[in-house]
Amino acid sequence: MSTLEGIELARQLKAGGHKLTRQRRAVLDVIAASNARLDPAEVYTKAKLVCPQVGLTTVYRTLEILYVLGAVKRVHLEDGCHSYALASGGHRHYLICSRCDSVIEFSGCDLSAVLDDLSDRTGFRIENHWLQLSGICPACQRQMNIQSRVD
Amino acid sequence: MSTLEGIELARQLKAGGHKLTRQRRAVLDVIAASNARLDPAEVYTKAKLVCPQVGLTTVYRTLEILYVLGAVKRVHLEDGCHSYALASGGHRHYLICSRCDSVIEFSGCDLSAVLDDLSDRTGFRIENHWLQLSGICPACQRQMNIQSRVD
DNA sequence: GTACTTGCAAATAATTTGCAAATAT
DNA sequence: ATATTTGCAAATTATTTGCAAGTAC
Repeated sequence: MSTLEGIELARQLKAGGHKLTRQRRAVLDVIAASNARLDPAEVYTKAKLVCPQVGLTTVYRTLEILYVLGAVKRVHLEDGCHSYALASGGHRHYLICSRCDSVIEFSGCDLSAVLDDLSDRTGFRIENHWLQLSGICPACQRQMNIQSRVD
Repeated sequence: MSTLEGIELARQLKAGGHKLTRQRRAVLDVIAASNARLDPAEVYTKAKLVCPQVGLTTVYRTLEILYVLGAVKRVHLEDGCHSYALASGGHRHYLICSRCDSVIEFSGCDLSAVLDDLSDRTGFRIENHWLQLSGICPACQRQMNIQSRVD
């Protein structure tokens, strides 16, 4: 039961010279199948359902490998800042639902005007930017409406 | 030896109903006097120079109070994501030097066009954004130039 | 067959908590 | 005077590592 994204992760893993074990496949599939950010413990719990013999250590090790390969990104939030989400290639940013933790990646932010202005004002040579947005996803907005009708 | 910023932090602390102890004053002054992001251990080390009897526990507790008051912000980076920096009021962002960790806050980012476009495309109700930039500060640029001449 | 990968248990690191003594207001 | 705050030591939590046994290629 591998999604397209799972197959792609497996490809990247092997391309990086790593072996595709049952345990790693479970971790890959969990990440690929989830549209939410997941922390190592959550990945572990979900992976265990598919592959009961997987260990937490392997989850940590596999996440690290995927991170180094650039196949997943770390998602930092004001509170928990140790969760991971699938990374598409290129320069992307995240839009995260603060209610259900689902993550949408987006690209094509145009910050060049803002960045140029800042460079001029501060003298910094700006090398990287990192934009993260949070809000309420469409599904949660619907659920909140239903909820408020019940109350 | 309190800076203006230190006095302001002390004011916020007392306004929040907290007592100003010698230990807390040391933590406040360290944060106020630093233009870099600092993690709890760094705050502890520096505070101990001023007030040797301060404990690491108190540093953690004081940072948490200041955070809840909004007097400091957490600065997250791809790696270490547990450092703190002085927060001015209002909506601000950080520009962080990747070489010396110095931090410049800025406001007046205009992302409304980007955010409106994303709202339309995704259906998310965007409630918060968080932009962090990294690069090389002017002082480090100068040092790097000097360094390259020596090499 | 061999080098990589595994899970476990133990080690390490980071953070929090209970509590009696100290202290700011 | 009194409620808050302290440092310490212990507890908790998160993450990493050493290693012998197992496995993908």
